[in-house]
Amino acid sequence: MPELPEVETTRRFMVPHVEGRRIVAVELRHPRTGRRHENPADIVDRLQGQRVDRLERHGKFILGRLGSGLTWVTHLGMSGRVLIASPDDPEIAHTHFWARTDLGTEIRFIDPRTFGFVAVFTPEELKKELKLGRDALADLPRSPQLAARLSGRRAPIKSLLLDQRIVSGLGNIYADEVLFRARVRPTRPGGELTTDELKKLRAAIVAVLREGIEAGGTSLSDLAYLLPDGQAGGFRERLFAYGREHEPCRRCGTPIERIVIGGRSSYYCPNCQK
DNA sequence: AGTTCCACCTCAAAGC
DNA sequence: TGCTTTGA
DNA sequence: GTGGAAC
Repeated sequence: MPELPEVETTRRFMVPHVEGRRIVAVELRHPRTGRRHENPADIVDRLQGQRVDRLERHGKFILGRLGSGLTWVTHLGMSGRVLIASPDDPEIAHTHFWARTDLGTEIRFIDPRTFGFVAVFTPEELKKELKLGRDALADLPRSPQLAARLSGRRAPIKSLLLDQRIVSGLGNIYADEVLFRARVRPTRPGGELTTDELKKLRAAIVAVLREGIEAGGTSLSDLAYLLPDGQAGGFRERLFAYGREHEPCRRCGTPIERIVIGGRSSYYCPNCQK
């Protein structure tokens, strides 16, 4: 489940193959991947022959700024990956889109679950189609501004962290990680966080995203604690601290609880995480 | 408007 | 082993 | 991970 760190890692991986290159051939292989367009064929027409000036990221979106002023948008959804390949490399399953550059290499979009998409939008379409808040890494609001955005909200803080219109980039895993780091219960009404908690929360967002990127992103599931320790990746503090539902917390012994917010489940220690 | 719930897909691991 | 269920 | 329906 790619979140901001995975998306940023993917963007950096793509840069040398994309920035300053001209797109010489494009193919959309799966109509669902182009579903954000009324006419998915527009993607091919609008990308063909264009130069990609810069490859940027906003939240979980990868944005290729084109010479024409349009923007080539990639969203990885739940299972999207980007592969760089030669035209004669065998195609792996679920390759739903590719673009070849003047370097002769192909940028291939693989997405088994098809929750991701590719688009090429005008500035107007971009504004209308992508509901985006401030980027959680590059443009994270100071805690007073966060307080203002959260004030009066009764929804659990975790839901609000997942709302890309408030701050964009966090998903289920990183939201849990951030709340653990800040020692804030996921279920707390967003508007009731204290000034101190808000500060800790903000600091935790900065720290956890940095560490995630440093680790090269991670595709671990929220159930990674079920794996042998070595496989889970060091920066994910929470997964080592806690355990499975009903089992004693590894650090304090309190039975672990399972909570479901917005259809996403997670496990936490009601004692360690106030 | 804010909040909650569910559909959208395919695959792999776990359960029986 | 193979089918069903669960969760990402 | 997201968008839309329903309350």
